[in-house]
Amino acid sequence: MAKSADQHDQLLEAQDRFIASWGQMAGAWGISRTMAEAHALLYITGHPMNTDEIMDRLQISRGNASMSIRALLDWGIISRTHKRGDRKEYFEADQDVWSMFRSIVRERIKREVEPLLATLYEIRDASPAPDEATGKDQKELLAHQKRLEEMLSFMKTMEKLSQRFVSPSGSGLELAAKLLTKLDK
Amino acid sequence: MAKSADQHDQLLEAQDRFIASWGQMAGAWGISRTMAEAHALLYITGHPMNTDEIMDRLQISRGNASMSIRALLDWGIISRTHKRGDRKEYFEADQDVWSMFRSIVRERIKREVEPLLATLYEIRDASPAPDEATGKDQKELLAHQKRLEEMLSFMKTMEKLSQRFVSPSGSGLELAAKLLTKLDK
DNA sequence: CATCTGTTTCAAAAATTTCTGAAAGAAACG
DNA sequence: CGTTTCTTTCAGAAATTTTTGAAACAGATG
Repeated sequence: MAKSADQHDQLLEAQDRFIASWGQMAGAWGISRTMAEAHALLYITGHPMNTDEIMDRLQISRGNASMSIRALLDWGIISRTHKRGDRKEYFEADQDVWSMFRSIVRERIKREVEPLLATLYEIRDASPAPDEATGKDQKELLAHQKRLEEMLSFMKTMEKLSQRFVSPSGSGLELAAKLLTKLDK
Repeated sequence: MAKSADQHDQLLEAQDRFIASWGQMAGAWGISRTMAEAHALLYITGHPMNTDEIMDRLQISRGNASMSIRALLDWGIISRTHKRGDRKEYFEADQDVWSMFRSIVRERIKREVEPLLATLYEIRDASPAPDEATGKDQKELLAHQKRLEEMLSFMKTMEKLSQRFVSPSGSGLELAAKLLTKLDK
């Protein structure tokens, strides 16, 4: 049985390493390290876990676990489950990496691109009109307007792109990605 | 002249608002607010500025300005210029939003995806071999391996995609994006 | 080479984010 | 209902990130 124990330890260690490196990516997604670690844990074990199990494995407080789980639910990358005869809530991660990625991008677009877009429209409308100025001033104002328009157009394109490819239904992105990388060879 | 002053104030205010909202996006790019603001300032004014001008306009310390500027240079989204007869260094932002975006994505792939990829390979190689186990254990280990492989394959695809589209030369992304959004209509 | 101008560095301070733990809240059970 | 089990909340603590400002550095200038 020694061999089997070794293997089990190896598995746990591999999981821990996965969790740690996933945690380091947290910054990249705009979430806290614990949130990323909780997600990594659920993803890599593949089993539904309850709050206590997550707390114990990640060595975090109940409050932190509760808030991290709730946030992951909000992001739509983990879901609730239940076990018969057990009143605890269990959580499991989306096992499809691409669908997970789509959820993350969708959420970030919603939280970051959309508000920025709204503000950019406001700023454009509040910017001085170039046709009421002359000479150098007018040139300056035109340039300002152009820069705003370019930024707006960029953000709109990004938003559209995401709606096209990152919608919950569409797995277009994965296919496109696979195709495109094959083209290179 | 009152009218002209009004316009100028309006312009400054529009710029400030742009800077502030850009600053809020800082988290999304994984940089500090000041860094984002300095970049926004250079982008929206369109003029090269020196450290003192940036300090004054953003109300930040010399040290902060120096470090933020250096970081933006490292990211490759602003560049140095000089003015004849002036020993100060001037900085200007890349005025092409798409090329700016490419720089950011390229840098983030380098900083985040590549190290993660390296770690994932290590973890895979250090994970227990399924063929040395039996029954339930084996099934578990196979599933673990599969999850790692899927994550690896996803990350590799992302890396390839970025190399294909986000290379300094290729403006493929912009064209593709424009085309794809048009298809929807 | 002494001085003046401009830039970088970095330890300490400030601001911000994240985490904890105890208390309150909900929901199922008997 | 009263009790038990599980979940959420949130004020304060801890950790982390960002900023400051003064000193060191670099390199022109006369």
